[in-house]
Amino acid sequence: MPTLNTFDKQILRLLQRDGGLSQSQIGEQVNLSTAAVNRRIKSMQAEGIIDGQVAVLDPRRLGYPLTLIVEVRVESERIDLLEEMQRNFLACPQVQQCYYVTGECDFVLIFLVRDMEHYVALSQQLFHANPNIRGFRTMVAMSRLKTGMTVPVDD
Amino acid sequence: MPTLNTFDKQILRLLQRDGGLSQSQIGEQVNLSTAAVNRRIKSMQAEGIIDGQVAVLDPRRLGYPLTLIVEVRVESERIDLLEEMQRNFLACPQVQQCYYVTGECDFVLIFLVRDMEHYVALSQQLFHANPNIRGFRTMVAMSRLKTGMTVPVDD
DNA sequence: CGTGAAAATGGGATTAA
DNA sequence: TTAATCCCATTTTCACG
Repeated sequence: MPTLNTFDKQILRLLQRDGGLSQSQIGEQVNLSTAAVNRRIKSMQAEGIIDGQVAVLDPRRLGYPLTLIVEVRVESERIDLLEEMQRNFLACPQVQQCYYVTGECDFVLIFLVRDMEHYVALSQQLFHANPNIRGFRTMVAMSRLKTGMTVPVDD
Repeated sequence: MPTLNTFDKQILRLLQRDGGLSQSQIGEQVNLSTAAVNRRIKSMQAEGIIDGQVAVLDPRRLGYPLTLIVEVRVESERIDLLEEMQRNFLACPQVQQCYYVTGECDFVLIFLVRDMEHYVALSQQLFHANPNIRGFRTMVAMSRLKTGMTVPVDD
């Protein structure tokens, strides 16, 4: 596993802010030829350090103005029951994020929904319909102060 | 505000999965000429429906294997105190996401950290050092089952 | 790592439907 | 008005020094 040098880190920081930058633009900003930038990017992609590239959409413009954070507590931790639950969560497009956690609850989900009615319907289907779910607690996001999947890139 | 047709929605779904697709590849998949794809993408960018494009990095490969979800309860909701708090949260690169919420707590933060020691240090600085923070509750993510900022695109 | 040439892609204009 | 074809500018990629 190749250790990242200063150039690589600079490139990662730029790409994480704007994945649409051309390799020549990156080259200018970090003082490298486009060929060198190309090589480094390709190598980091092959290494799995760069996992991909995605378009960022505005949820409000697509009719999903509401963000909800939901904590789910389960009844039994039986592996087959947990896996079935996970499958249900992951299959739901409105479940934007899903974490399996330690602590006072078992899952934390982040929902993107059209309105509260929409969420009520989803929670019926995902939570109330599942006898292995002991309970859930919903928090409504008044503002999304920071979103994105940005990873710190240290010097 | 232009209503999205079936082509636009198909394009959005593709780009959200892989922002690196060429316009001709998209054209093939949705049965459209590259020029048509180009115009639609540009229009959606201008509209703000497409907000940008970012590289997705693997946090583990960058030395950030731990994801934590933290609920913060504040003492006073005084606007100036809240804003100062927000500034501190947002300025911290290890705070990947930050939501201001209703419900049993006031903020939900998602951290990316190197290890627990790292988190302890950050929590000292962000939470214990702030007298307006009544308390916080930390959950450790055992698995990140679904991440990303994907927005549902309905038919 | 940089240079330069070749290949691929992006983006505009024109034409056809 | 909308999409397809063609064409040129830009970008990416590769071989070599």
